Amino acid sequence: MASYTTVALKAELNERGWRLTPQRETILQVFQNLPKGNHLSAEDLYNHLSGEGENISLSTIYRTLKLMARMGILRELELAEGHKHYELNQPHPHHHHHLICVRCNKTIEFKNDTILKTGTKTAQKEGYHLLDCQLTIHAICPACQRSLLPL
Amino acid sequence: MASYTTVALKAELNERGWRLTPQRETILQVFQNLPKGNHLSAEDLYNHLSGEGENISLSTIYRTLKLMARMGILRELELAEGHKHYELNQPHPHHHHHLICVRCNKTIEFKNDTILKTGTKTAQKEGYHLLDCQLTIHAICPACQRSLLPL
DNA sequence: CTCTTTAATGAGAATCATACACAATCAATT
DNA sequence: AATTGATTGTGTATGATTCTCATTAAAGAG
Repeated sequence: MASYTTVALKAELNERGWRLTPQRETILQVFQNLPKGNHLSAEDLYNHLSGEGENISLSTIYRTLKLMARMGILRELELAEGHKHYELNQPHPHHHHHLICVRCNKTIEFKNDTILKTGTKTAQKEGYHLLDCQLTIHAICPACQRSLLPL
Repeated sequence: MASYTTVALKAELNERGWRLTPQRETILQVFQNLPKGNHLSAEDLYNHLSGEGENISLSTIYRTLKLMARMGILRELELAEGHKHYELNQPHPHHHHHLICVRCNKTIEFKNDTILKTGTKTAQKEGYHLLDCQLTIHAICPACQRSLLPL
């Protein structure tokens, strides 16, 4: 299940002179145990951990999420709720994209192999080191098209 | 140049019981006259307008940007600077995507016809009304790969 | 063209997500 | 076991965006 181990995380951190802390280990585990298709905001993660008796400060949560996103371990999702969401950044067979209703925020995941290939090729051509690549579709869902509510 | 006219905007607004105001008209024009590849934040737009003697309040700017994004007139870009950027949402030949360096925020635009097709098809399959579709690639640019700076 | 209705604006206050400062802690290395 | 500096937690600060509400002015009706 856990494709990315604590050991690998430690190695990658130490290589840059950084450290594996219990907080970082715990946060990684939360994401690894998260059911498919779930994603957490900083606040979500904080509450989830508090509920389990794990008291990690909000500051550390924000710092860790950012760190792991920049390491390519997590993907940072912009899902129309006004705050970021995070999920494990998984390779090929699990890699997916999002179709978002801008009115009700209903979100559908979908897969498409071509997109990842395009992203990889584009990054490579420009000499960029790829971290994540996501197609975000903003749209209006069937229900919201019917409702005549404003906006 | 202006594929989307003031008249069309008025028609679309009135159809929903809304109004075309001088402020909305002005803001649309700014985006239509914006050089290719430029995009503005709310603050940018506010300053740009102030510089031209057009005094539109920040509140109205935020409201208008959101409105036009939800109408599909503008695209809302999340370009790693911590605030949103907007640009005209243009069809096929001008439609493009972004490759972003998560360290220095350097951004490259690129085109790819297949992605728009994929987005259109995906939205259609789910019965969603497509507004915008953008591939965002997070990566590390060549310069930042060389620099040993943190993060 | 005037009247009526109500959407839109402007100004400022309020909110929300996220970043920062700094003293105390502790992971990694010696 | 000692050393060093990265990391944490607490509280505070920031910055983007939204909200409130009185005032203004589009759009449609007559």
